[in-house]
Amino acid sequence: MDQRKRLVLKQIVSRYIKSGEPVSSRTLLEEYGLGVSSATIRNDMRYLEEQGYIAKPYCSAGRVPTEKGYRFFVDWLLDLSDLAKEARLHDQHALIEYYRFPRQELERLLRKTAFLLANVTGLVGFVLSPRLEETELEQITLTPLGPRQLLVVLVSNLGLVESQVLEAQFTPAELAEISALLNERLRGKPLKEIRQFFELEEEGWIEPALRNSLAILGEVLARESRQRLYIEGILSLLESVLEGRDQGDRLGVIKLLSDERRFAQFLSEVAREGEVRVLIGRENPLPELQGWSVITMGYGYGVLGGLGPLRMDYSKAFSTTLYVGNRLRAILSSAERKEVDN
Amino acid sequence: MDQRKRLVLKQIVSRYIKSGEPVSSRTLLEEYGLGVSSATIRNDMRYLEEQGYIAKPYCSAGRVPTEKGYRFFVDWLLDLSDLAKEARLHDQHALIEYYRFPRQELERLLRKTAFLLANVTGLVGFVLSPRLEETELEQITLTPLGPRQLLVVLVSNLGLVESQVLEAQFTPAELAEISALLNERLRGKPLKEIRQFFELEEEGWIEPALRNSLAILGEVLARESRQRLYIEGILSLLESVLEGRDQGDRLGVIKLLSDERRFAQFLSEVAREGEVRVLIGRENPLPELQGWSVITMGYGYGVLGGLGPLRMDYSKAFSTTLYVGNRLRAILSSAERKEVDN
DNA sequence: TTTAGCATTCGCTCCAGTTGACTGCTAAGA
DNA sequence: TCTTAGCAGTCAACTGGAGCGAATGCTAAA
Repeated sequence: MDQRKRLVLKQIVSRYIKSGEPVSSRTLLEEYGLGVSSATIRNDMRYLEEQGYIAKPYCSAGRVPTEKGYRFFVDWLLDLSDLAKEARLHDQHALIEYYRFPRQELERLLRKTAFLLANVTGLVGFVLSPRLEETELEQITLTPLGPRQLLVVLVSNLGLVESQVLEAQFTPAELAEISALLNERLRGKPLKEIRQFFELEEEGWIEPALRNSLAILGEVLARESRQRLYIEGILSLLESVLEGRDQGDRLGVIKLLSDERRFAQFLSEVAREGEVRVLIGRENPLPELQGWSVITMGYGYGVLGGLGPLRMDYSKAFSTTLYVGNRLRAILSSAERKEVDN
Repeated sequence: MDQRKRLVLKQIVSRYIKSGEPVSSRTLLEEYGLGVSSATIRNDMRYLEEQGYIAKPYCSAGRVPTEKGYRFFVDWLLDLSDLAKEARLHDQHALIEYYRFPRQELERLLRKTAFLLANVTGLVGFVLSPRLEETELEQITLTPLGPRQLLVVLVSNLGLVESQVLEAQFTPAELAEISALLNERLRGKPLKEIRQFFELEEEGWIEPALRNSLAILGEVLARESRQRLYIEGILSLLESVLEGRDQGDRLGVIKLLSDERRFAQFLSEVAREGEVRVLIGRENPLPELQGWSVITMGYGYGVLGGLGPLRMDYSKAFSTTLYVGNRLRAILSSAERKEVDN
């Protein structure tokens, strides 16, 4: 494909993303002025159509990018100058300024991150939290509540705080002892490892006195191993859904987003660590996502990104996801380092 | 209005709720057979229309209930036999069986309640949590996290567990002392009162040693005094939204539901304690709720209910809200009693 | 390889005609 | 006075055809 044809494709995609209407050869001529006539552009368009990058909604209409066209656009034609906006984003948008890290309030941080993604990109923004079991234990507190119940509070080094109520019978003295033991022994260990210890009861290091308390911890871990999902900006998605013509299952996406587990599962499978990945339309493994695009990035502990219609601003979405992802990783890893310093 | 006219109105409303289509005199004749001719029904309809209970979408169409019609229906024509279903609901639907009370997991309980409401009524179900400050303190735990931070965990008698991280400098020994003091002094007191104590620093009962720790508690209370809102079943609302013709601001409701504070505020203002209240269309103070109906009930600690289109099954919604509301109140007050027993 | 010009295609809009479902009204009957 | 049968009137929804206009495809010449 020669240079001009790539340019024509790029202009068609850009224009269509802006206006949402099929792009004609004349529009291209008038708005971008390639220095050739509309007939020439038409010839190029015919080529692009033969190759499957663009299509006509009907015979005498302008052209619209196909999924293959978007894919080519994302792979080869993304404006690198937009990526430079990353930096400007940071400086200009006060939005990001509020985005500092109040330690230990991970929930709030992640929610804000999702909110930020949604607001900057205009898409649905999502953040999948770190798995509790993949962080390290910083503190465990056991408090009696009445005679038969026990409040367990787990704090991990990233600032996840989890509380659980368990049925258990201990005297306060026993509890204090167990609590001290647990903290002494397990502090700084990855929760995953602790869980394994718990499962491999046979190993010599477990003293009988610890066994019960480990059982408690194991129970908490088992209950709380799932990841949380923060989603913001569904409203913008709804607007896209309402715009669209009746293509059958319009609510599928919304249903998917309501099903936390399924969507979280999808994200974990799809995302790549430290790298922005764009899935366009049918490239998505889930049938509900036909007709939608998903952008993901693994930020080291979990996954974040955006979801929106095929006709989205890929440049902005890509660069924002990359920027926010890197930023979140930095914040979390500095929190971690801080911890190690102590 | 004579008996037959009321019956005609009731049948029109019932029929329209079922089918969603304007109800004609012939339909009424064929389906409910009042023992009079369609001409007579038409005469009654004309009366009902003059009085503003029903209306025609256009000249030669069947009749549709107006908001005034729905109001009359809810006030006078609600089928009391449907209220008897309350009991059956409890027995038959396994749904409700899972609805037991795992103490201390208030969050989960309330979320399930919202889910239950949504599933049984087919509307959006919501539950506004009790205010933290209106419950009693059961337990407060202070744990140091590193040299400068402090994890505060508050447990209230209803099972609300709140954790907060504060910046503060204490030695572990000081913390233990403060914690013990706080628990001894404040346990069983309403959080609201505690807060007032904190504000009225002058009062003699505060020993200087306690002042700092009270300041901490005060800070937590100030941050966490807002109520949580659990909403389930937005999907069903979306379906209603998609069905509807373009009446301008179709997304208003969704926007409102996304704005937790505003909606919570609305609920607090509107709900009545221990009583089911139905607000139909323009009876709602909020402009976004034109065209929607809201059912609320104060369950003693907070508010719960449902939201849906004007054309909803008021009988089912009413009885379900009443039943679930009473049930939740019973569960929570028994939790409270249990506490006192200890 | 590019361009100008022209025929062609086809969605969109408007309009007129038809159909069918209701209502409103009136006059007769109970 | 209330009820009923019958009939005329009304209007949304559907149908098909005409005209319009925005684009394209093609061809022949530059």
